[in-house]
Amino acid sequence: MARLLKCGRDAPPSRKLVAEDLASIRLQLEAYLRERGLRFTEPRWKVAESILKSGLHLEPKEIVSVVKRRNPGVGEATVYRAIKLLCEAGILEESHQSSSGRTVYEISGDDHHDHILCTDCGEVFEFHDETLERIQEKTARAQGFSLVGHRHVLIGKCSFKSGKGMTP
Amino acid sequence: MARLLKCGRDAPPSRKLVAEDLASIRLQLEAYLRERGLRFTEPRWKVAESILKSGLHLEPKEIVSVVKRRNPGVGEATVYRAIKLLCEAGILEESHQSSSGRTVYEISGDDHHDHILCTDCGEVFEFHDETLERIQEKTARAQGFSLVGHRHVLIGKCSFKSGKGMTP
DNA sequence: GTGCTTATTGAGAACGCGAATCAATAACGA
DNA sequence: TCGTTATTGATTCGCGTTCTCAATAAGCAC
Repeated sequence: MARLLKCGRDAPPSRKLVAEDLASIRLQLEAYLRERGLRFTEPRWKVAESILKSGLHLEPKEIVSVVKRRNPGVGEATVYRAIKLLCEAGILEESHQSSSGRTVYEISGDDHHDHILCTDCGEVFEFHDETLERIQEKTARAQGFSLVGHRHVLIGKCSFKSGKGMTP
Repeated sequence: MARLLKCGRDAPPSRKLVAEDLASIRLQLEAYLRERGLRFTEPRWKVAESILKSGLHLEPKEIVSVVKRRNPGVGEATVYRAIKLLCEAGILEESHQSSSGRTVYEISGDDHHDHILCTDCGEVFEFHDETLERIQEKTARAQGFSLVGHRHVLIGKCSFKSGKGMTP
């Protein structure tokens, strides 16, 4: 029923990528750009690559620093523009709002999932529960709403606290 | 089971207040301030009063304008400071994040509820579903989390669109 | 009530984040 | 290779919120 995608003491990637994923995402981006008369540029791909290789849930500022670490020449504005573009291209998506209210991004996948934030280790985990989804739908309908989406974040303490009483 | 607190074509108050509520909340605020060595001041009470009387779900900027309409002398910084204080005192609470990412505040009550945002009329409605709550708890526990809270916002279209095909 | 201490105030400056501006640069089709 | 024009990076801008600070006023002792 409920399914937790990643959990553990080390940072859980939002999506684990291998070389061929990178290649196919590059093709996806090229195709998206071409059909809109936009250009495939090095800075754009640097941004995409940095995010894809990190595989983490990231806030805009974190993406900027991840990109700049390996590509000092890339401007901040370019990173922001690329994030927007990658979302439109379906490569990136808005995951949830961090506790400080900023949008967290993650690599798009086929699966729908919601998130649990751990207040102790600060990490983001993913879960999916079909029953929960159905009840949301039912609740909305019962109130005369047609549901178009939801934002659902659970906040708790995971049992994988860094080092504390956990067998590896 | 599911229970929708307010819905309709006119703005739903997050909590309907009568004069004696105001008086008891004033006592609550005075008590909170006194036990911390803080001072009960006119500007602070003006802010509280304005929010309490409006009874709405409000963003910070909206609170500022609500307060300033009747109390032009009160400074913006004071309003922001008072919002924080009223939250700490348990008089106000963070309701949810608006679509633009800003925190929406509402008057604290005894009931726990989540929110549905209507993408058509822009209004915020409240609902409570015990089953939903239980499943959240169960899901978290099943994953080794102890749940400390959640942010749950449904997004949909209500059937009370301003004027369109609705009998009053 | 008077006076004293000190929390609080309002105006404005400062801040952080993200988006807009713009001249220089580089993609990409002809 | 050239020319057009989308893109870039540095900078400025805008908004919302917080900080600074001298002036004010709350609350206590008398």
